[in-house]
Amino acid sequence: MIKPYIIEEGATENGESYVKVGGCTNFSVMKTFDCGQAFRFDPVEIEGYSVAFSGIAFGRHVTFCENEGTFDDGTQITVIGSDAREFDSIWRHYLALDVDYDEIDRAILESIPNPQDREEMRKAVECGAGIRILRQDSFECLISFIISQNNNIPRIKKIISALCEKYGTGGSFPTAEALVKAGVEEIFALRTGFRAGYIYDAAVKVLSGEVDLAKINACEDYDRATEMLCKIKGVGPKVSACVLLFGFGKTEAFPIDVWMRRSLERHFTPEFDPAVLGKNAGIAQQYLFYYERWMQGGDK
DNA sequence: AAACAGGCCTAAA
DNA sequence: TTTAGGCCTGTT
Repeated sequence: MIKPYIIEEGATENGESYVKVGGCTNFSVMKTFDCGQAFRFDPVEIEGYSVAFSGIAFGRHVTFCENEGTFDDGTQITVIGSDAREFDSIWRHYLALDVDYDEIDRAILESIPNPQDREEMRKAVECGAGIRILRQDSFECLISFIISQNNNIPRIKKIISALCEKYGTGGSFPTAEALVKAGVEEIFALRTGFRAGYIYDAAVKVLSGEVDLAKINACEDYDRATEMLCKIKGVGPKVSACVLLFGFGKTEAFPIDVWMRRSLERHFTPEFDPAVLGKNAGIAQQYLFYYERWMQGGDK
């Protein structure tokens, strides 16, 4: 695996800093931001780049662009809104560019004993190649996936952006304290529906320390971490798994939603057990999820 | 118009 | 321990 390296840094016409990075093996900006793990990024058209997604993470506005052309040492990207130093301290980690996905893909296939299941997984890995599990802020992730339940992506995004606009500072995601101060009624007024009480409960418990995010982060016992998260009203098996995967980097998480259920029922033998995937379960899950939706959509 | 959307809670067997 | 309804809202 080639470690992503800085090619150049500079400033755009309007004074925004940018950094160009090469050697991003097995990385697709499109798939990473289109697979539904992050709700604050949207596609934008920028001349000179084949794909670009713009949004906010960790309170910073950035645009991740995939450079045109093919390179023999992997994808080349340009991060607009970041200099080289910030790329190394924040975005390299956020995009998981320090992780060897070639090796993970190989390990995923090796761990599946049944040839039929392995072949199905191989197709999913092929289809989803380039997806990376982002390392998002845990509180933002928690609230976002509470909102996601029994909901569709456009509305999830709308609610989250309304929350940020109203209770965040400078476009950043609101703190637990800000949400507690806002109160249930105000959160409900943002069209959050029955999730308002859940969001509020999460904020209260995080603020009080009854649910300690740092402790969950440090917790090596996955089941114990799940238990801690599920103390929050409105957080069940699926939401907690998503939060542990996307917000805490616990890659053994294997969220099972309607898509995943469909994938498992339709394409895998009953004997297939996601647990054999170990620490790579979450990554495999994203491939399967993406593959299932890709087959459904057909037009991507 | 009725059903559905990246679930979870509550009540009841 | 497992199984139905119901839930806010917006879209199709």
